[in-house]
Amino acid sequence: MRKIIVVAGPTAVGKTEYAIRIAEEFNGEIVSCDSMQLYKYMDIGSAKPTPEEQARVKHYLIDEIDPKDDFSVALYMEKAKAAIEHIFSMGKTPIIAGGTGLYLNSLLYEMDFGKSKGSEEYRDKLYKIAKEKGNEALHKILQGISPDSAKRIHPNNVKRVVRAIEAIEIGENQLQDFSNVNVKTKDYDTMLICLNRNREELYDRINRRVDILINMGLLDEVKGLMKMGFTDADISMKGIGYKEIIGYFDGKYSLDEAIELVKRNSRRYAKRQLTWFKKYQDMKWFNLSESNIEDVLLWIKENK
RNA sequence: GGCGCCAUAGCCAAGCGGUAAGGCAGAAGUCUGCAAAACUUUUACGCCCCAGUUCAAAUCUGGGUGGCGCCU
Repeated sequence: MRKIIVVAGPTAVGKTEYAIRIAEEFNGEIVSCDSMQLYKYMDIGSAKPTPEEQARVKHYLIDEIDPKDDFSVALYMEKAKAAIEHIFSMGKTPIIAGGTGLYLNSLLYEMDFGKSKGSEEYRDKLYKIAKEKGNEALHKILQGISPDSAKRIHPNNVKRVVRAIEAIEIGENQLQDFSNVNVKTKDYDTMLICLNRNREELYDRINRRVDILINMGLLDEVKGLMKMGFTDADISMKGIGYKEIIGYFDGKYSLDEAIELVKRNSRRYAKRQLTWFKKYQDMKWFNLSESNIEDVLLWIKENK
């Protein structure tokens, strides 16, 4: 069988509570699929499950890495799969909960990340080309070595263009094979659930939650992280709620502006998440504006 | 009461006689090693209302309405 239950959904929709209820009901343990809750010390801004919530059901892949560490999908896949195996070994059901689409993909599809990690120097060199000669110039290089990738990646998406060139040049000289894009993994039998709400209600919840996070002490948390030596150059600090508050402390904007930005960026993020989740064909959607936990539990029971 | 200024999309705003820039918010989307990232697309049969001048008006003229400022 090896059934795993995935609980996806945009930020602030209510995933944490639903995942816990599902885990409690079906003898499960939760594997977080969230690129920010992975980091230690970033508790408030990433809206981690509280200690009380984590006491109800065991959570994996939370507080896993240091905000200074480099991380990637490939690493996530490794850790998550190990956690899933561990849960299976105890005869329990893994519940994958979170909103990071790419990470989720790494568990649902056969993804071969190859071996190329890339080198800083080479990467910098490529970025320099883009900066000095323009995005188009860099894109032309990619066109030269892989017309196919070049067609798929927009010239302005420098980050991607760089990654594509680097993957080919530094890698096994082997272009990543995209033919397996939609090959679903045979490792598990997955049940996909996406929670959503009416747009207005979702945005309202997001706005309100940001205010709550501020009241919970987000400012102090960010101040503490800055004291620990983390800066906006660290990827972890590019998370929503962190980069804006750092900007406030650096005098880039007023507190009100920073809070507004956190809200706006969270709203946009939620929209991108929904766009991503819409791709999954076999996803079961629940509009929490119209249904509740009982509906979800019942549906799982009937389709298990 | 008098004088002056202003009125363009949800918001900010350019245009000053030739057929509505741009930004923000919003919407849609892309995605195989930084993904809470990066990137793409999109938003006014109409410029407060009425009349006039003109081949042509958001742009000029007159009148209204609304707002702002100053003066008595």
